[in-house]
Parts: sequence; C-alpha cells; structure tokens
Amino acid sequence: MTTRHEEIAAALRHAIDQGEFPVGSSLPSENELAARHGASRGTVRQAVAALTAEGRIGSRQGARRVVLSTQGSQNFGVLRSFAQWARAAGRRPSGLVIDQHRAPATPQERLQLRLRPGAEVLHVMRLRGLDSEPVLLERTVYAPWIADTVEALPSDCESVVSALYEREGIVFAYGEHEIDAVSAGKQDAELLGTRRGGPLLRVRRTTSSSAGRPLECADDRYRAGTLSFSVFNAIGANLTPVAGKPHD
Amino acid sequence: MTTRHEEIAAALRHAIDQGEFPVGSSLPSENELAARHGASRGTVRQAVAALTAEGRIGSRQGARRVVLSTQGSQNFGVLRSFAQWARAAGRRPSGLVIDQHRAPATPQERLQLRLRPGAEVLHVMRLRGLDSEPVLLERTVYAPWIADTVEALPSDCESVVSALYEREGIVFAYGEHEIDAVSAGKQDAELLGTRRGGPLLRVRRTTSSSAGRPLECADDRYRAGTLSFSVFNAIGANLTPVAGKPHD
DNA sequence: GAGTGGTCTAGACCACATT
DNA sequence: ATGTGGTCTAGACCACTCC
Repeated sequence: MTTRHEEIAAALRHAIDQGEFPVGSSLPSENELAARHGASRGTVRQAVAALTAEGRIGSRQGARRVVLSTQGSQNFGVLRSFAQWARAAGRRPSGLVIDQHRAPATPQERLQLRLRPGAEVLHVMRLRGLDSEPVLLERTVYAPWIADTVEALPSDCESVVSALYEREGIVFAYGEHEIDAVSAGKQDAELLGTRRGGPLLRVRRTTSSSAGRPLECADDRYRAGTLSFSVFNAIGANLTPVAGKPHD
Repeated sequence: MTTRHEEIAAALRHAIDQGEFPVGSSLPSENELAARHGASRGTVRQAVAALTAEGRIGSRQGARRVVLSTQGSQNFGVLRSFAQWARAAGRRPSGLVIDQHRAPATPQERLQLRLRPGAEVLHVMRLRGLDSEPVLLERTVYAPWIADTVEALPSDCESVVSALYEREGIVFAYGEHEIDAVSAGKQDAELLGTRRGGPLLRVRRTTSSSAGRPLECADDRYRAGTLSFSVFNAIGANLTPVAGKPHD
C-alpha cells in the first residue's frame, strides 16, 4: 500500500526526470499541486519535503520551489547494508570472514553498546568485495544478544543484515557514522591489495535496532577509488513534521 | 523571533541533555507533549522531526519515541562554510590564496555551473588552516557572475561565504558533496605538510544560491586526522512536510 | 483493547518574494 | 497588491505496539 504523499512525490520525481521541470526552473505552487492531485496542501507538503531531503529541489519562503538536480542523492544506502546497496546498484557483493572471536567488552565498547561490566562481545573481521574485487575491510563488534546468531552464520555470508532480519526479525534501523581518511596498515594493505601507507576511506559506525538498542559498532575501511559517499546539504537545516519508518 | 516548534524542540533537547530522558528511554507521547506545551499535535510533530533528523531520537509507528543519543550530529556545518564552522567550534580559521586565475570553462565545468559556451570562470587555490596549522587545500571554480567580487577579496580572506553575503547578499544555500579518499600529490603534500602518497579526505562539491543558481564547484582535500564528518542515518528514510530556510 | 505514531483534511494567519 | 511558502490548529481515521 502506497500513501498519498508518496504517490505525489513519485509523480514529481517522474516529471522532473522527464524534463517537464528542468534544472533551474520552478515547480507549481502547493495549491496548484494540491488541486491537480486532489489532495490537501499538507499532503503536498509531505511530498515536496521528500524531494527536498533528496536534494532534488530547494525552497524559500515567498518564492516557488526550484529544481536543483535531476538525480537525488539516494546514496548512503551503503551505510545501511553493503550487500543490499550493492545488489540495488547492480553489482555482485561478496563477504568472507577473516577472523572471529569473543572477548570481554572494553570500557569504550561497553559505552558504545550500552553493556553491563563483564559482558562479552563478538569480534568479526570481514573482507567484502564488489564483483569479486576486494573493496572493504570490516572490523565489527557485535552486542552479546546477537552474537550467537552472527556466529552461526556461514563464513561467506553475503548480507549479515538480511540474515539477522530473516532469522530473528532484527532490523538495523539507525546508524551514526563518522567518516575520515587513514593510511593503510600492514593488515589492511595485504587484505585489500593496496600499498601500505596508502589512502583508505574509514567509516566508524554504531548501529541500533528499531527499539533503539545498540547492535554493533564497526570500523570499515574502503579502498580508495572504489566508492564515494554523497551528501546533500541545505542551509538553515530542513525537515519537519512527518515520517520515519524503521522497517525492511 | 523563534517559532513554536523550535521552542518545543529546544525544550526537548535540553531535557535530554539534563538526563531527564536517558539514552534508551522513551519520550512522552505526542498528545502529552502537546498538552504540556499548549500546542497542537502537528506543532509537536514538527519539533520531534527536528530531533529525529539530528539522530537524537528514533520513532516507529505504535510505540513511543526512543532516545538514541544525547548529542545530535550537527556536524556537516563544515560543508557550508569552513570559517563559520571553525569559529562556532571555538577554533581560529585562516585562509591564504596560493593561486588565482581566469580561464575558459571546460565542458565539465559548464555542465556543473550551468554556463553558456565560451563563459569564463575564476580558478582559486586556497590553503586553509585551523589554529595556524594547515588543514585543507581548496581548489575552487567560481561562476562568472561572482568572479569579480571574489577576485577583489583580500588574499588572506578568512571567509569567502561571509564576504559574499555582506557585500552582495549572496547566500550559499545548497550544496551537493561527494566524499572519498585520495593519495596526496606533490603539490598537496608540500602545501599541507604531509607525506606524498599519504591519505587525504577529499570532498568534491557544487554549491548553489538560494535561487538555485550554481555558484562554485570545488575539490577540497583535508589532511588526514584533522577532521571527520559525521552522518546520521535512519532506515526507511525520514523527513516530511515542513521547513527549509535558506538564509544566513 | 488502549494507546501510539503515521496519514490526511480544511481551514487560518503571517513573512516574504515578486510584480 | 498578489501570491507563495512557513506556521499552527483541531479535528479524523488507520496501522501498529504493547499489555
């Protein structure tokens, strides 16, 4: 079942893609769109908010909305699930566990995963590829309550996120990510097939379930030149009332 | 003048910071908050949408909102204006023009800045520092209609964004950014004081005015270890109706 | 089944951009 | 002066979570 505002948003995206509203031109007013789609102004605003968040259109009080870009920055899906993003992009993802062991949580891990003292976490080092070319070295620390399930996964499991959802109904709903660049260490270089000391794109992340319970924290290192992240940014912030659907 | 929903959002942020709603706990329901603040449900939803976008809280239909983090990811301000971000963070920004010249726009520049054939752009290479330590090498291409103003700026101008706003009323309202890692070239390494071939965080960006006119496109390279970007991510996308204030 | 958030409506007023 | 988007209200119904 698709909602009213999603239909309108889809129609607008389509119209923009078709060149009906070229980059730099103005969109119809909210009232016009409301009349045209037989919806209320509020519903139309939900629709345009989606396009605004994607960076497709911009808005300023008093003037009509302007088309900024034909292609929305739907990127950052990588940050949700590497395998799911890869398949959606038409690439073939792979995964291979290099090392896996349990250990008592360090103070920092306890803080990030909100664990009691003495809790035991599961460390997994995984090499991920795109079309059988190594791209990403993942060092993940899983919280105790999903450790058993993760441990039971085959070592060439393609998507841990999908597996956990199918087996346990666990959703990786929220993620906080910190992005910077680091030089490749000895192990990084060997596994990713790059020069030691060369550039890697690092993403440190913490992921939570839809109930807000931390599931894992990780240090991901991407080989330079294989991937980039795109972000859209509007001054004065944006956003507002509706939405948020933690579900697969 | 602050709006009703901003006040409520500020009150919620404050309550979370004070530990009234610790990480992992639930927020009051929308109806409770509406009653407590004497506002309608819609206004409360605008407020919580702001916190949701910051990654402070999460929501799922049927359950109360959950506190995810005490500190919102307000980062990415760097992407708006290096100098403004630095000052807000209590650092001392600096800027120095290394090279500046005009040239006919290449086909790619014409596309990104939406220029007519034969247009002439302004190239500026600028070294930026934080507390007098070099941090960022910026290679920017300015669109013709702001070239004169940029060219007239002092070579040690701290904030180009502020200068353009004060002199011409031009606002850098929207930005599209692509982030990856690259190895430092000869010039990069010399100016940033790093090892040649070492890691740099690269951000390629295109910025537009509030009317949606492209102003500049740039290739920014950050010395590794000096800066990182943080992103919050919620599955099923987010966002909705309101807001968007292109102004300084 | 009670309560919660997600969707939608139909009105109103204001600040602002454009003419 | 007109029209536009931004804010706010007061209602309604539904899908979902939780008990």
